Amino acid sequence: MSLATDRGKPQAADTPTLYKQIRLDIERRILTGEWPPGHRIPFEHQLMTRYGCSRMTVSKALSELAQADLIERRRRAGTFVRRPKFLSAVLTIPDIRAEITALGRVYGYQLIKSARRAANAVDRERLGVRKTGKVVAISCRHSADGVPFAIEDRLIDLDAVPEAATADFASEPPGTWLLHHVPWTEAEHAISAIVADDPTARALDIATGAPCLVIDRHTWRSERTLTAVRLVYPGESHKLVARFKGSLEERPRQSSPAQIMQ
Amino acid sequence: MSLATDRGKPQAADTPTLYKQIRLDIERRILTGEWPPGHRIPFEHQLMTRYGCSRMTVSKALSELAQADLIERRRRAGTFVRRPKFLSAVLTIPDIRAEITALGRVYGYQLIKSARRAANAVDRERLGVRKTGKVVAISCRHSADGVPFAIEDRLIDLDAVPEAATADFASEPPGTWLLHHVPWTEAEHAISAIVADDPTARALDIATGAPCLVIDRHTWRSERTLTAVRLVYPGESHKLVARFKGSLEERPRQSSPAQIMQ
DNA sequence: GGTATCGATATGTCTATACATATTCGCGGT
DNA sequence: ACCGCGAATATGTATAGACATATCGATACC
Repeated sequence: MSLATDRGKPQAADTPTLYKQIRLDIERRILTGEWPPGHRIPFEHQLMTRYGCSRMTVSKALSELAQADLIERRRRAGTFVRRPKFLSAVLTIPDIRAEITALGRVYGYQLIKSARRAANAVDRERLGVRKTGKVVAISCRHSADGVPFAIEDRLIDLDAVPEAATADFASEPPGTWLLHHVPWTEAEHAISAIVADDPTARALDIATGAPCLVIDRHTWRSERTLTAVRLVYPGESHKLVARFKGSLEERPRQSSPAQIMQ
Repeated sequence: MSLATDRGKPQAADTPTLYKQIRLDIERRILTGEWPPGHRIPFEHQLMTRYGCSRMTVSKALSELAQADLIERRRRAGTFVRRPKFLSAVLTIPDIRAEITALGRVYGYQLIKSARRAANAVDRERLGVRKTGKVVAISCRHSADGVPFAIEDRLIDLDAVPEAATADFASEPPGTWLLHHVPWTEAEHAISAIVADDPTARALDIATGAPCLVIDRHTWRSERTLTAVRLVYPGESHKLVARFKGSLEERPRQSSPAQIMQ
């Protein structure tokens, strides 16, 4: 029971803490398939004995695994390895300006059109709101080293985000401004493919009929629509990359490369 | 300090546990912007007093928020609201057979080609391996109610997944078989757009030049490549939907609607 | 001015204990 | 055979106390 020997003493630099050892040990057994989905993990009592520690410590390890959705805990019944329902991936969609800058390229931004108006039927449909209210409608283009990177078409609900009325979207892209000024609780991304029509092709400097990747993003705060945006990327030269690591890695100090790669 | 009054007594059905109240309270302040990114959350000591509980209880609430990446805790310095670095979303890509079945439609599957061979240069490039080894190459098509849904082109590394040599991919799609038989630790999805060339258009029963959504997925187990797959969907009729809820919702008993919607 | 050191401090981990609560299981009655 | 009920049990929450550890800041030294 080597794990139990050094309790209370200072740890060597390479041995993680006890609950982390337990968590990693269980995680390893799950990921290698030694404990397949549906398998019942030993009771906390047995794990206490196995690792020579208190129940709280075992419980902490299991709680984190449960929060990460690797296991499921049921009172009286026990703890079970979760059945993977689907492949999932964390899709990180960075602010476009930050993304291009991180790639070491010169970010360019052009405001094409910005208008404040009462929401018409199309606007209300896009925002998913019933009541008429004021909105800001923005069209703009992002570029990297002078090459068109994406075009953006955005609506902001001014009733939900009144500060947007005074923001200067000529100098700062609306996505960047929103990310830094408006907290949100929920977002939905719909990713699809289209072929470029004439205006889109001109704006992106690609051929009419070329494929484009489209992200439609809708953002809410507490059930309230904040903004709806459509981003159109040249489709063959840009990829949206989502990487999923087995849920419990230590967070690196500095992380996250640009996610949309050329 | 009403939160402190009923400690130890049985709770009413509607009041959650103490640490959850604390967690939700802090989460609310963060999401409403009352505590903006970078703001220092009161010390555990102060929170103990505010909520009238022990330090362990406060710590448990904060630990969960830290695991959900809403806050960052630093020894000696304190606990801070995290700066949102980018919009992120959990992209769930279900098994195609399960997905179509969940939509209440009839799943159809056709194996187009299945071959076992020594990995050639193209295969090694796709799998990202240096050594030559045996692979299985599979082409197949998924359909819903008889309408083509996606075409799949897959390589499986037989050295990493020897069981794949005896699997029957004529009756079961390789994605389904792998999901149920092979545990994985890491996956990467690259999403892009293409226009359909002639063979693709014929296979999907769409026009040549129509947009298609492409998912290239690479799956590893402990640094070891397992499989690489390219899925091509008709791009205008299918969307990949990713929804991100602010991290702290209770998990529903039954969840997750189909993610690729028509 | 620059640098090494050290104490203060906030979080991190762990223990032992207690009681709450959900759920299963088996028993006993109908 | 069925149902209701209570006992058993595994997890869930909470406590007080202890010590570990990283790091911020100030002090002392060069």
